[in-house]
Amino acid sequence: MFKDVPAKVDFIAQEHEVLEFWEETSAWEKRRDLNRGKERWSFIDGPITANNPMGVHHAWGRTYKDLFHRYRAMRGYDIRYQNGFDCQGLWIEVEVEKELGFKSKRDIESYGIGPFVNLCKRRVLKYAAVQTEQSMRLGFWMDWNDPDQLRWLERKMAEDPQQTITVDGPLGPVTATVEQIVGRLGLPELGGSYFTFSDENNYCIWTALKKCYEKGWIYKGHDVMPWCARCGTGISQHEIVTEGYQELTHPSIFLRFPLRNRDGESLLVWTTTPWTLTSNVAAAVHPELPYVLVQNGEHKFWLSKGAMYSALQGEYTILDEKPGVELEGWTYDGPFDDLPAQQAVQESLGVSSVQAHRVILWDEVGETEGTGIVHIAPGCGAEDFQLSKEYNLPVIAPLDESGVYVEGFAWLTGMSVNDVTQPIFDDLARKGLVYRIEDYTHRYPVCWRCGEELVFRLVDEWFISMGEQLDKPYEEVTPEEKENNLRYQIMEVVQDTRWIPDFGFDREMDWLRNMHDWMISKKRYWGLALPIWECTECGHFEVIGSEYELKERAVEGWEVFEGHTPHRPWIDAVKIRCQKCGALVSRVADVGNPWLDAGIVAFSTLQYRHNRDYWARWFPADLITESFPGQFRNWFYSLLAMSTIMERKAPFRTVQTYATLFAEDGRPMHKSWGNAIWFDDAAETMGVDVMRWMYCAHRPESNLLFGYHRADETRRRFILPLWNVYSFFVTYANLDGWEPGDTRLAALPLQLLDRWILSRLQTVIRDVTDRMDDYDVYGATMPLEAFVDDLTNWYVRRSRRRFWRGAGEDDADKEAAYSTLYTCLTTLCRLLAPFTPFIVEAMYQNLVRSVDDSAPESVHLQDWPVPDESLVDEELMADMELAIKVSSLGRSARSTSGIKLRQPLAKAAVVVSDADRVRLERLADVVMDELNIKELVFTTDADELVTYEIGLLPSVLGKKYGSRFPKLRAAVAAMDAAALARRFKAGLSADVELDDGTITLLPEEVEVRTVPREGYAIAEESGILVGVDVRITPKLAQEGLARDVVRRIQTMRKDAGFDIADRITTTYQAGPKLAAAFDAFADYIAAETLSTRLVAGPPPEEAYTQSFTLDGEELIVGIER
RNA sequence: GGGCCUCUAGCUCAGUUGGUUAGAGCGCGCGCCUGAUAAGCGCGAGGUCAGUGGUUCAAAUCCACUGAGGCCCA
Repeated sequence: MFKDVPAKVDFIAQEHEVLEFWEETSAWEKRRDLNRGKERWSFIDGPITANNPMGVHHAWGRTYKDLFHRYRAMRGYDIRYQNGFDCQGLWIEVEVEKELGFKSKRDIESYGIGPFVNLCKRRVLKYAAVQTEQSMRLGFWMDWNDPDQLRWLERKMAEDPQQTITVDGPLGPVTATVEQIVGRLGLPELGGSYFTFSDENNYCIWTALKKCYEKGWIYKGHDVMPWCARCGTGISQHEIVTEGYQELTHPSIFLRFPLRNRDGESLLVWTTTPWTLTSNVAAAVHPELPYVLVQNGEHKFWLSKGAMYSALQGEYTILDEKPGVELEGWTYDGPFDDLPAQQAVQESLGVSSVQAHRVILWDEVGETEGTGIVHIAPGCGAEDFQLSKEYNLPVIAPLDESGVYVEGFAWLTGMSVNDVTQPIFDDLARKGLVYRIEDYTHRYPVCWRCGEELVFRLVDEWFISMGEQLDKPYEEVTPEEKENNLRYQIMEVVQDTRWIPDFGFDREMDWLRNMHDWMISKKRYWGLALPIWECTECGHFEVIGSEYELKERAVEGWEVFEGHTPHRPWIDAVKIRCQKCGALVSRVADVGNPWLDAGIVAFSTLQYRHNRDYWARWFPADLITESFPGQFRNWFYSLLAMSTIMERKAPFRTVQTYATLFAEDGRPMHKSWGNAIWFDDAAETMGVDVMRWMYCAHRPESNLLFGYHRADETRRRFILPLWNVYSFFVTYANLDGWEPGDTRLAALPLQLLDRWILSRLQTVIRDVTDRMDDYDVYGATMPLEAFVDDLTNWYVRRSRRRFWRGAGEDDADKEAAYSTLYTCLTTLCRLLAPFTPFIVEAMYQNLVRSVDDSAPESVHLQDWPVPDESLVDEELMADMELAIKVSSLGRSARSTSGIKLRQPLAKAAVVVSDADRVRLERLADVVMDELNIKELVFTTDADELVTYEIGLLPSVLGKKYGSRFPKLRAAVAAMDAAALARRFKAGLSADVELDDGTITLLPEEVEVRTVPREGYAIAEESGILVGVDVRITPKLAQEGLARDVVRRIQTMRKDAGFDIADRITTTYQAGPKLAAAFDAFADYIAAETLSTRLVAGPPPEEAYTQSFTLDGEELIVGIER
């Protein structure tokens, strides 16, 4: 016996039961061990930032990850199952700062870098535990750490990171300090997820950076960069390009720069960043644009001709006009020439900014905004800085790392850049330089983490050189040119990778083509300690490639560092000797860009440094899968870059990507918009099988609108029908005491329907396997949905009577039906196991395990099904497809006639080709039963049912007759359609008279369309026409009544709460028509309603009684068990 | 600023090389079926195919411009 299956099941509760079952039976461990040593399938997980609970957008990607793992596991592959957590970087720091209420880097310094770094580690442990639990809830099978152990480590870190503890690892107990244990998480001796803060991950990056250093690719750049004053750090190109811009409104100022030696004339200049005016050095004009001198009130301004209308106010007259090139070299008085910084002589150039003020030429100057004259402050803008190099201009850098004016700016010194706009306007007004001030809205860069507006600041940062950008396509780059050029080496590596969807390849190549040198430093605290030791005496710097090398080179501070993870502040104690000048050298204070951390994992997690054989076995990954927005320049890029640096090999073979998740209203999920759905809520409300199917049954390259309505739809469309067919099976199997034997399907008297659904099943196995091998998840879900639809809405619908029969009634046929449905359900369990692992586990436990102790303990320990080609019958599937279509058309025809399906009708006529007729005749019984008709007749001549219309095929005739086509159409419309139809059907041509001659229409140039004739209901689609004879004879009417009665009694049985198998006595009181129907169809009514007796007369008191009106007569029915 | 993409029913999206009456799902209205079904099936209403102009016998489809939105890169 199977366990009874409730029609109404609590899927959520069931999922929790399944989770417990997996836990108790160590199902995942058994799955992994089953495949040990077999062919490998290698996956590298893109680390999730362990900084907050995971969201439903993470669940999308993690569903894919789990899906591919489970699928490959069932295919028998050996898999590593290692999840990754991204642990280091500003995003963690920002959250810890928020918790502590810190406002700036000074707060961190006074709190202490060591304690702060420990807090960052603890936050990672805390959220790694949360995300681990959430991922398990999703059904994501990985080599997870025990979340409680992560939390325990977090507490131990809080108590004392230096206390010694012992933990169990896969290879035995490990004893070390808490800090050391945490630093070794994910390594072979501890197992579990990898953490990018691990010692191994950090040292592995050292190795990579050392390789870069040896090739001469590491350098210190002196450049103007976007800078966040709050975070006190530069923001790299990766971080700013998209999410780093906001529409902001700032006060902009038009002001004049009085020209020297041109009496009373000024340059009219415009800027949206007034704070940069303090550092003005030059003014740029476009060499070819026309510039004009205008008299505007008391002033004479130079500005570009194209900007006059928008820039000037009031009346003006043009006094002079010159191309920009003639303005070059004019000198002017700057707005802040009173500041010491402006007056200071720049050592290398021997001039001060004040002395340097002049007009320069720049092709990038435009005249659509501002005045066509651009104020240049080389210390405050990237392009300005480039120009200063070109023109040998002094550079003034006004801000410190907190965005505060440095010495040399008089009254501004000590003020924050955020507070100076109005004071500067006031100062300029006093100096009489302001023309006008107006608000201006533009896209302005902001810090992607804290939202602070960025400033541009002259800084020293460390870079990996990407190599020259050659002015030719990648294909033409020679091996010699690639030799010392990282950019083209990465592009070369990309050639060995497959991108899904394929536009990813072009995007990545495009990013690489345009990629600037990679800024790898951050002036922060929590992150990779950049292994760069720079001599302050002679400027020589070295990159250290490992902890062993460092120990060898250390001349001071090793004892301070020893026993700690390679993080600030401990690592900063270690000094080495300068190889050039012998001075004592410290590490640069910077930490690394976190994409280094994620980029190295194809090496650090595969034991590259200590077990190269292991690495070689698992590298490269067969698959990585991540969301594509952003990752082309982030993880995909850094993974490719690091792998190129290390081995000049692709780190993955295939990358499968997907788009962005939005709320159901089409907008990004946003806490304050009220459209956000938290993962935990989603899981406990919609259920994770539903979520997973929703993710999978979606084209990955389109954005996914995620919400409860869509979840309901998914459940209704797929999960419930699946459950219902399972419930149906178990209900009747238990009634009949059916259990699966070892009877082979082939030995059973299979009906056409059985053979059909079994054939369909094989094609589904074939198609799903094919799609999954191609990493096409959406493509794999479609045949599964279609199959469940076929199974529930055709196979069971048409076969249900075979399951209802009592014992002894054609047992062989019943056996065939049960065996067929059982095979479908158990196979479906395996096919769906990677997609919806919970519901199929529940089904499998009942369908298989409850009757067979020797079966694998979990559905996920089964092998992936293999199609049985001997069961495939293409002809039968084509036949059935046609029968389904004809049935559908027949129902449609009946529906238009308004006669309910319960009313039997005499016949339906099907107009089909001879070939299709042969197909349909084999399945006539099925169609007749479905349509509730007594006879199915076939004809190739539809005259009885329809009249005709002649449709001209424009694709043929339009081409042939061109502009005469409309006339031809009109002429044909006026002719006798039936006569034409007869000619064309006989394969004859027809002449059409036009005013400019006769056209001969050939049969293949037209389509003969049908229109229903009076008295028939018809439906037609793609060349098949079904007509239903709607005439109801008294005999048919009586049978219809009998079926109505049965229907009523069945509903009563249900209402009365009788069991499906209960035998009943039925008593009835009816008028003459109904009584006659009861008489004529007594056997039928009794059999259908399981009535052992049918009694005419008033129902007894104790019977469950209802009354109806049928066909104008009253009917009272009583039933009792 | 440059490049690419999108705009089709109330919503989410299909729509082959230009070619017959522009489709699906959801939602809505009506009906049918049902002793597995919280389901299922059918019918119907609902469209200026973003706008304008052009090419053509024929444009959702090709071209140009305009508008709105998105993505990538300066």
